[in-house]
Amino acid sequence: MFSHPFLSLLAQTFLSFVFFFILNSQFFSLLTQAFFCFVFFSFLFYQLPILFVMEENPCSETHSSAQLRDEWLEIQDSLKKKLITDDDFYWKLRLPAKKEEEEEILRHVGGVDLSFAKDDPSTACGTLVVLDLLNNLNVVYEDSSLVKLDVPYVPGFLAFREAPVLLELLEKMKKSAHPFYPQLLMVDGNGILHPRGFGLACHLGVLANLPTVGIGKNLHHVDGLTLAKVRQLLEVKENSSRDVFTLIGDSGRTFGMALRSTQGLLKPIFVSVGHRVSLATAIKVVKMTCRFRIPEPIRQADIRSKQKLSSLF
DNA sequence: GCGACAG
DNA sequence: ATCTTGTCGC
Repeated sequence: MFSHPFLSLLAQTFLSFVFFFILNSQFFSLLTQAFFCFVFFSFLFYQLPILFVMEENPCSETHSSAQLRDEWLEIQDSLKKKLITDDDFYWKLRLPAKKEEEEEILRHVGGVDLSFAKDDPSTACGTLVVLDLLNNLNVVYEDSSLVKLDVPYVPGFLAFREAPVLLELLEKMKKSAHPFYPQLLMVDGNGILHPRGFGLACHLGVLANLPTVGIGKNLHHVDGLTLAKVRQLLEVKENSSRDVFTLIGDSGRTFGMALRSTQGLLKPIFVSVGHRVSLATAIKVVKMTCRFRIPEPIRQADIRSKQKLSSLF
């Protein structure tokens, strides 16, 4: 009835005053007194056990967080049914040969990122940028939103912390029918390179119904994939002078690719499929947008969200 | 039992 | 994610 235990306690105190006032009054019949008696005691017996559980039972905290985890698992499971890991978009990935072809070419690539305040980890700035692939990767759209996050970061459940803010930024842009609404979105977090094959990039892609690519700056250890194995592969592949290699788990599943975005760079980035994009396409787009180690859409979103946050102190 | 665990 | 110094090189 009352969400906060202190509020319900106040309400009960107030009700007991009313209760005794009514009992001592001459103006109410016995039936009316009995009715208020019933209301008061039913309220008391309904609220007391709740108070007890919330304030004195130390297990309620762990129980609720375990419950939350189960809910999150179910949500990931149901959203995963809508996941598409093949190319599913109208645009083409090349330069327009004719003027009338321009509408069919991938041009507007979005990037999203969150930054956090140094002192208060619950204060964050989410930023969406859109870059023009056909015009020197210029930033043609930028929007940020400052938020208080109440959801903690739990490994494997990053989307529940970050996706709501980013979705809001996307929907705001879509509602205004902005001509630069991204045709593809790059996300600072993994796609199917995830314990259950459904990382932030997939989550965001399904909810926004947008082609997405997941970019990890660090390797999430999944299905036996470790940095040591990756480094081993890196050395082997170095001989064949390749800049990408496939990440295959112990089960034989392909999770994505490690990519040396800059020639000779030791630390790779980890590219995985988000939604409605194949791995081959994802790698092509990422390579097109890599000036430095981090692809420009994400790098710009990162830089600008940090600026927004520091300008606020 | 301990360590590992995107941002 | 966040803190932190100088240092090397274009």
